[in-house]
Amino acid sequence: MSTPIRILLADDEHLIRTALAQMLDLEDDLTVVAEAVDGEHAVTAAVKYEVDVAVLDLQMPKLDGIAVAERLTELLPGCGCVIVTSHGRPGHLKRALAAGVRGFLPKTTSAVTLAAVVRTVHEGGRHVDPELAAEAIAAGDSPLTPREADVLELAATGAPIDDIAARASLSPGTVRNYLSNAMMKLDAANRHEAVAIARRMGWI
Amino acid sequence: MSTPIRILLADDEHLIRTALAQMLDLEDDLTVVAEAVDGEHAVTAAVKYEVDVAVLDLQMPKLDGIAVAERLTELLPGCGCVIVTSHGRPGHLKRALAAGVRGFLPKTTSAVTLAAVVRTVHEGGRHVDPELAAEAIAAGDSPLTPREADVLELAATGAPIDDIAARASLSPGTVRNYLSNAMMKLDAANRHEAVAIARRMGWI
DNA sequence: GGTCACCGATGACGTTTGTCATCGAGAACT
DNA sequence: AGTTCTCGATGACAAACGTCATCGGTGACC
Repeated sequence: MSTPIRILLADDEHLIRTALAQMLDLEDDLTVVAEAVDGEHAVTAAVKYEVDVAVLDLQMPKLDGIAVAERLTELLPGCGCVIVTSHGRPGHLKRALAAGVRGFLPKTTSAVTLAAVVRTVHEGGRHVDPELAAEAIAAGDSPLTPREADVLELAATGAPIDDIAARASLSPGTVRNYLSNAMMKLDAANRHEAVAIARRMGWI
Repeated sequence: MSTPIRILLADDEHLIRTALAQMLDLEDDLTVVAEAVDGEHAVTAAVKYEVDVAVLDLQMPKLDGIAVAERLTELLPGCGCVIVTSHGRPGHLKRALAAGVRGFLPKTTSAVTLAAVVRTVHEGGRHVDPELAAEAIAAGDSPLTPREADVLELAATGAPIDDIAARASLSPGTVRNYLSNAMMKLDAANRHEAVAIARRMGWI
């Protein structure tokens, strides 16, 4: 164990971040050399300190964990990315893997697992939580076209059609068509149910 | 510092719980004597180990942190309750204080604060995150009647009126009236926006 | 070059909503 | 005893919403 694995830890929740940092530091082959409170800081800090593994919370301000991973695979190819998340939706896992993430864990996993996955990822391996993987396979791919997903996301606030149309720079009729399509594909009775379903699947 | 403060730590996220436990244990006047993965276990464990302070995550399976606090103030009056949460909504703080909680912190606060608050609460004091307190004061009380809140909660899934009426055992017309009232009080354009607002305020 | 999917739009139609006035019963407070 | 609030309901009306057929334009793919 010549030099310990250099880790970046990114999580917007101060309490959680410092607790995890202390915990990882207890392992003598791991050392947390940088912490970040949001996605932007995570990217700059990872590059600056040339970390071996980035442990990223999925939901963060400015850039989410997946967006950070995308940038890091470009800017710092030697760095492995591990995503940790409270709410593991199937769609997130797919996007994460597409972004070059090699570790994906829910926060419900045990502490020893995290350390183990950090080591695995550092050695070039992959580890995805088995339960999440099963869900992702069962859920399949998003049936929504990019535009449908956009409009559905705008509909998530509960705003009326005209507002959505204005914000999307579309005609109200077009918005209704897209939403109608999405509802059919998601088997929902109205757009709000469609939003709920798409949310649960991680498609928006 | 004769005997250390005995702490129960309840959080359904394994990773977070163990990390926090380790962190709190590092303080030599604090000791985590019990951990729980959900509200029910939290109550039984707190009673069994006669803990001095219960550190409770707000969102947990079976019983949320506030419900646990309510039971503990009855079953174990000497025990102080501290709620820790990711999403601090104004309404939650009010309900928590009403339930006898004496510490309320978002997970974004620093680690030293948590330890300090545990000590404060153990000595009978109170501590509420200043920002959350300000929000709660600004937000005011819920303008919704109990029934309006019920119906609004049922509307949260996005189900159509008839479904809501069936599940609430009400006439569809009555449901529409309640929702209309709620929308007026919350200044929302439709019930889904009303749901979003009530959610943000912690009123449902 | 034809097929197909996606984007964007329009118009018509029927249904679901939201709004409002109004009613009656019970409970609470003055 | 009167006022006020919540609960529950009805009916009528207008606006918003969901559905469908249809159109033109673009880019991908065989």
